[in-house]
Amino acid sequence: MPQATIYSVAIAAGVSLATVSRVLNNPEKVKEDTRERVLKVIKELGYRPNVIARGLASRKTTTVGVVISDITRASVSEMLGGISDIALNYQYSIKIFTIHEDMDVIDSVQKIVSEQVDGILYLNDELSDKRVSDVKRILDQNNIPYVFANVVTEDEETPVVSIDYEKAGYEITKELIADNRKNIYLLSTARRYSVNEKKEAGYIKAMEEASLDPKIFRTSGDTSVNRQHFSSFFADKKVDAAIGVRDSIAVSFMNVAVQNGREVPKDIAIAGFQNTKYATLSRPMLTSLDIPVYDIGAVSMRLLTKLMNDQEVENIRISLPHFIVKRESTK
Amino acid sequence: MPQATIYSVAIAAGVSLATVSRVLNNPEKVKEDTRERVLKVIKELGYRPNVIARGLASRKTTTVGVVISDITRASVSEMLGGISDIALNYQYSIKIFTIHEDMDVIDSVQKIVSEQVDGILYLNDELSDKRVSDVKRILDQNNIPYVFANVVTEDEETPVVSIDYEKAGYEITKELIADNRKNIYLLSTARRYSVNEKKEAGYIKAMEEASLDPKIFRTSGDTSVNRQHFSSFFADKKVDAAIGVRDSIAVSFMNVAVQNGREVPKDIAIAGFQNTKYATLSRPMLTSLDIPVYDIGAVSMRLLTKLMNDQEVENIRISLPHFIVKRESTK
DNA sequence: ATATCAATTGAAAGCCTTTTCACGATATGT
DNA sequence: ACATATCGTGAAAAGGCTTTCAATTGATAT
Repeated sequence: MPQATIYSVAIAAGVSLATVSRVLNNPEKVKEDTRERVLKVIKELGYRPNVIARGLASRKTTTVGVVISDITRASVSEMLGGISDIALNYQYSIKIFTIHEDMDVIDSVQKIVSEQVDGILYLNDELSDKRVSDVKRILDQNNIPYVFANVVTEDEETPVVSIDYEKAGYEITKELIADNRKNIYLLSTARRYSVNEKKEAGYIKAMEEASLDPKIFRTSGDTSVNRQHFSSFFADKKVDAAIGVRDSIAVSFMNVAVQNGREVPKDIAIAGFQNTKYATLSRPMLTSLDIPVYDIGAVSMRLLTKLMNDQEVENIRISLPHFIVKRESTK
Repeated sequence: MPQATIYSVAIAAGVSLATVSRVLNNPEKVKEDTRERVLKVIKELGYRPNVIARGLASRKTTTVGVVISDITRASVSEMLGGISDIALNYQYSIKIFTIHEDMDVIDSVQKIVSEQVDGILYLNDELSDKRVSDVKRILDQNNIPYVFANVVTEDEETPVVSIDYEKAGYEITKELIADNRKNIYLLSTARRYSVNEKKEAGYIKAMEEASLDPKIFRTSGDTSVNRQHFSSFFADKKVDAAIGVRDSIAVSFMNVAVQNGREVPKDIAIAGFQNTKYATLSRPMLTSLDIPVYDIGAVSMRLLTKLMNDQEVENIRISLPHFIVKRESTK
């Protein structure tokens, strides 16, 4: 049998299809006994409104588009977890759009617009301000609400949920300085991510305040390449502490350090960012700056629902709290 | 200005909207010069067909639903990466549906059906045969193509892409037996996942063939709990090798072993499953059975596109190859 | 020149809802 | 009892596209 439509329900219940629609969308507008009769038929026929037809008629799809660059990154999928849970609460569906680096952003975003999503969540920590404003412009033109999640941008008009990465970088560096470390390296990425640049700024600030020399070492994200790079440290660099902009970088560095006869944390203190599972699976376990990635996802989704429903929003730029989780890799 | 519609294009180009539609969907059916004229107008107006309206009219949404239980699991997001890349190729959009354990599967799947997706990808390694057949029944009733990815099921009629987990368990165990290990433990999960049960079966088979005593130790997925559990090993259990059903379990075990004065791999050989990043970030690096998770996603998406387009499919049950990556944690 | 056929186009129906508008019925106030 | 407001309901339009069917055009064959 074909799927029941609103017609078949209307006929079976002896009412017009307008009434069936009202039972579903504005139940208070229909008399109680008709409502119950209709609901009974709906249940019997197993009727479920066709969301596509509903979307066309109401110009609302109760679907949000989530734009990502690489879903396999732990932080991205964690954020998606938060988004997905909140979306479930608010009855929104989620459509995933992957925009790879080599793709034209404007074209991609326009494609997403044509998919008629009610709102867009843009997750990305490697977005230049130019790209942000391109995306912003297109979405504003099409009058589609959006929130950037885990993005660094100065623009006061852009709804964004993130943490204060500069402060985070500052604090974790201070932590090592307080432990009387002098040669503290920041292990960052070769590719410039806006969030990492903030971490670097915070690191530099803390170092300069302590009259120490900031030293940023750039490496790739790839573990095996890291190992190569890091080996050079123990031949010719003085180092008594290191901060990885990601946990994986910190752990990778830790392994090379130990294999070069250094003791952690006695000879070298090591800290990471994100407080992922890597931090608890290292030996010794890694001190890490906890970034509430799940919450960033959840909060940005919640903010987006407000924007989509034209609710009053007190603050479109939300900064979530972070904190340092101390473990054995620092004393 | 409002979004251009097919009407505005038709008027501006001086043709009927049927022709505009044909230019987009059956370009060979319209004369070359009209086609070019229409295309020019489309570009000028920045027209993009409204996919919702198209979906309603054609009863095709070019959207697939991907059902998952927990997106934050590394294997799930990796699979999604493969799915997403192939979907991009074939111009399909992806809608994510999270079904938590406590949710009613039948109801959830029916909800997905009402979203009018063209096909469904069900990712799950913890699906009982009963659940699989429930899902199957509903989707068959609604005539929606589907593929199960990374699911263990005997049913010959179910399209499924996975690897031979039993063989995998068998092979990695043989590897340790060949290294003359005698007290080989399998570290599995307390909760019964169908894929883990297969690994266990393979492990038991290999052990019994070698006249060794199979010993399965069940622990939770949680790292800190693991550590507690594992400590008991080094007090009262003889053990010279261990296989974790996940890399994270294996690494966690390795850390406890080393902290209890054991040397890896001399005293204890350790191997994992999945060959995740955990395997290369451990010290020593972990031998692991590589499961091509990305490929499972990609292949199942490709299979699904064939099913959605009624193409001939030679084999609806695909088993992908796996292999062992030997590293320093085993000799 | 006429019949036949293929190529190209347009008119209109249909996809399944929501939503506006109007109508009759019922309730409220005087 | 009468005017007025409220409630409940149905008819019909609208949303933007695809697709069928028929009409027109031009070309080919006789």
